[in-house]
Amino acid sequence: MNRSAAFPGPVPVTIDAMGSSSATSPGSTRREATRQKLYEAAVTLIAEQGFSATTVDEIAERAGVAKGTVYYNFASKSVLFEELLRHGVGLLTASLREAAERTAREGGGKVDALDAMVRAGLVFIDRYPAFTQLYVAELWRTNRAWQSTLAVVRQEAVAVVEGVLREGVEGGEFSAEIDVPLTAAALVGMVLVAALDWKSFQPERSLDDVHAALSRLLQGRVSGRP
Amino acid sequence: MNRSAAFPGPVPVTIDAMGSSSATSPGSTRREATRQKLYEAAVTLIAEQGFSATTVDEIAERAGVAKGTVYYNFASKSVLFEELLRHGVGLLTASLREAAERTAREGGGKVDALDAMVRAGLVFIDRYPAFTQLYVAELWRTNRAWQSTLAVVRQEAVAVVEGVLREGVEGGEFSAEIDVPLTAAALVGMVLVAALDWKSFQPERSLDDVHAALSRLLQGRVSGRP
DNA sequence: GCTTTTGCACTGACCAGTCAGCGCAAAAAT
DNA sequence: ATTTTTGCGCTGACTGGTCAGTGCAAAAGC
Repeated sequence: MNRSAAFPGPVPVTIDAMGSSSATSPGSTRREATRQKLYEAAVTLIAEQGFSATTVDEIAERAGVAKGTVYYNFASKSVLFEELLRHGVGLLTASLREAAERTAREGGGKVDALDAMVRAGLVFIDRYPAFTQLYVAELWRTNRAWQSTLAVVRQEAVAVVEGVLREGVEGGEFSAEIDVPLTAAALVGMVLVAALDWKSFQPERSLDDVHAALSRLLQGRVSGRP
Repeated sequence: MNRSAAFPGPVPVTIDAMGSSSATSPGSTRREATRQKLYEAAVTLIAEQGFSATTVDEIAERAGVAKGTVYYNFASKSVLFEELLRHGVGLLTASLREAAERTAREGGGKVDALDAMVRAGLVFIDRYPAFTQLYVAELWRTNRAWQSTLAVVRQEAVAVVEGVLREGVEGGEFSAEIDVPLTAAALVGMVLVAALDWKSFQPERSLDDVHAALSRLLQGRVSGRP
């Protein structure tokens, strides 16, 4: 339950509730609440220190539960982490997909959809900076147990962007020459890293500033065009 | 002068051309060679596993020296890591700066300079994937001893891009409305992440493919323009 | 009366950092 | 020319501490 940490560096990244899927709880509510507390505790600690540098005792303490409870709810430290990853990326992809569908419903084009997805990404990162940081730090690691979990989960997120790009090409809205997989990866990367940088090194800027900068870049209005 | 190969896998990545203390005392060649071996061993292991999950014994073993030698050459595990970071980012900024200067010398505009820097970034990542991976994984970490080292070092790299953008705006080549710091951060991020993704998930693509995709994105030729 | 949580002692593996000393080549002494 | 000394680079067994995971009896929800 404790939040905020006195960080030596210029980066005060704080935690937030990892948006519980809320309403629908399959198991007991109590158990689900405990797991939720453990997710929240783990996500900040691991984002700050890394997986191996974070101890189970720390996680339990920050979550305000006994160590035994961690092992009652999760088979191991790394299982807890893997479920955390799945949970978090699930929220992100849902958010991206929702943004794309919303613009479609409102009659916007694919450019608008892309723009909406950029904003959705930024909002997500604004809300869960610790999770995003942790995701980026672990994504390209080889040799780790959860590496395959991450690859799958990344593909889901990138696929949403690829879908919009592909439809845009088919509809003639985007140049037929764009390389869909590479462009999608670049876009996701651009948003991810720009947002982390924003949070870490330019926290005084507003979400709208960042969105505007990315939008401009995306629409080629950098090289002095109207 | 050897270069690296496949990314996902135990592949030795060489950081050559030290030139770190070259200006000062000659120093024993032997010692310098040992430090070099330790850098090389550490960079891959830490990229694969993370800092805390990598043991000093592993580093020593891969470098082919005794554990004591690590401590003879570096005050601690984290000092070894910090020096590794400084060295690596030094290479990157030098490479970016060189690219910008080269295009200027050849009479290219700022757009060309940006393009050349994107390519220089890709070439760097192609050559030192492990280092790049490690850099990204640690950059936004708070609470770590080397966090301030990294912030400084990041600023050096981003500043090179900012410089080109600023000159471009002043010269009227870029829209006066672009947000220089944010755009620079986004550009660096785009290149970094796109390249890591390329190496990890689409290794069959060529450097030219990736460069073309990023170039197109950068020049707004995504939304179906000539 | 189940499920869930607690508190706490315990274990065994693992690991950063230390230290006394080895090999060896170049200088110094004889 | 030979022995002796010096110091650098390196070694690897060892230490003190840490931490994931266990076991279990008692309490607290539901």
